[in-house]
Amino acid sequence: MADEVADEVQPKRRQARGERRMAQILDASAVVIARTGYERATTIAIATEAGISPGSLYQFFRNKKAIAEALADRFVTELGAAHRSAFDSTDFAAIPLDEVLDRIVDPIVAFNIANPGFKALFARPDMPEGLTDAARPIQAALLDRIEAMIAVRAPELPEAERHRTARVGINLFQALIPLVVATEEAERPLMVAELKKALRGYLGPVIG
Amino acid sequence: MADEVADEVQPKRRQARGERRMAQILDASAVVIARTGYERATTIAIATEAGISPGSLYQFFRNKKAIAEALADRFVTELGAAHRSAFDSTDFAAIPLDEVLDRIVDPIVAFNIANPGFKALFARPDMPEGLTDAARPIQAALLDRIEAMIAVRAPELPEAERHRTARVGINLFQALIPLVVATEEAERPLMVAELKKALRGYLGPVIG
DNA sequence: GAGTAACGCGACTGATTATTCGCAAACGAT
DNA sequence: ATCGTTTGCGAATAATCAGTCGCGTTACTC
Repeated sequence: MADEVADEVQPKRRQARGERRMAQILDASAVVIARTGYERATTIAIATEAGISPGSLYQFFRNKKAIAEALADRFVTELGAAHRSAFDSTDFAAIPLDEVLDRIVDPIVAFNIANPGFKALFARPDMPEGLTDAARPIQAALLDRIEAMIAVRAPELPEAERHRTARVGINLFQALIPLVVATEEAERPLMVAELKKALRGYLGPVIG
Repeated sequence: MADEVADEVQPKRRQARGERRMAQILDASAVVIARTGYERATTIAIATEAGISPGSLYQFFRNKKAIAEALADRFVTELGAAHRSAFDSTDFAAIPLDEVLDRIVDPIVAFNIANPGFKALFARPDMPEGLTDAARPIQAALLDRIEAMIAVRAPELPEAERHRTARVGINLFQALIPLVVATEEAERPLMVAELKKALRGYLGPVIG
């Protein structure tokens, strides 16, 4: 149970081939982790999926946890971009609620559909200590953005209530995402519509 | 990956002492699984928590998976009771929506608070094949009950839409449950209120 | 084109953990 | 009290899997 401290550092010189291998390994681990979860994702399965030998994994990553962390970093970066595209350069005071929801929901739904490994990595509890931490900053940032959006549209709402509303709203959103992703493509727009209905129903009385 | 078929049967004669031990073991496994998840719940940890030796576990359960299955059965039984107490002997056509929500939400929330191991067992992906299956019948039953409730209050709603509304409503509920459970006791009523707000917001336009 | 470092392999090692085994103690019926 | 069964133990066993090692290959650098 005793966890090591100070694991980072040591950039190490790489060839272009190596960079490609690392990306390949991350792709493979996303697939395997999405399929089985972290605990059951064996290093051999990841290596096989990547088409390399198990020993080669350790040429690029210190251990299994480091692979998951690198994958998490990659997701966090991409999700951050999705968030920015959802929130930046939008004046949330000036548009109707339905459009607010469209602007926020659509890009994040798109991200989740495009990255099925994402949920597996962050939403599942069978991971090494500190891996969920990687997602914390971006979750916090999302919470801040939602709170700011609420504050703009309902300035008189007490802070505690605003905070709680944002938290519940995010949870609600995250809860329905799996349902949307699991729905076959043809039905998906209907599910997205339901998701927005749920958000509108909850947020409408406050920031409608 | 090859799974055994036909595992059940073989009731075996037991002393009263043995029955008590089995209950003890299930209690212990609920605690350990709630704490660590199924994969990380070692048989030694379960035995220690139960105050017995690892060998003794196998006097009562064929293997680790059988323990989880027995625990799942127990939860399913208790949850079924919670559902019945929520749905039976209530005329959903005759009462306002807020009361409908109270009647349904409160007992299920209470069950989840009283059984922290429940979520760990069913919501986590690190479980033996077929364990999630144990929960399927009861989920299906819940879906039916919710659909019936909606049908009573909104008879003109097309079936497909009724079905989708029920599914989304259940997901929404299940999503916010962890938030309620994780909230410290003093704040909990506020979170339950938020949960009901979310449900009212989503269901209100349909069955309000 | 020689030297050096990165890359690649797959068998091996060490630790962990589910399960078994042999034996002893406690029960329950007669 | 006595016999057969259930219960109880904890050391031994066997499987799995993360991570290592030694050695060969490939790619840059000069």
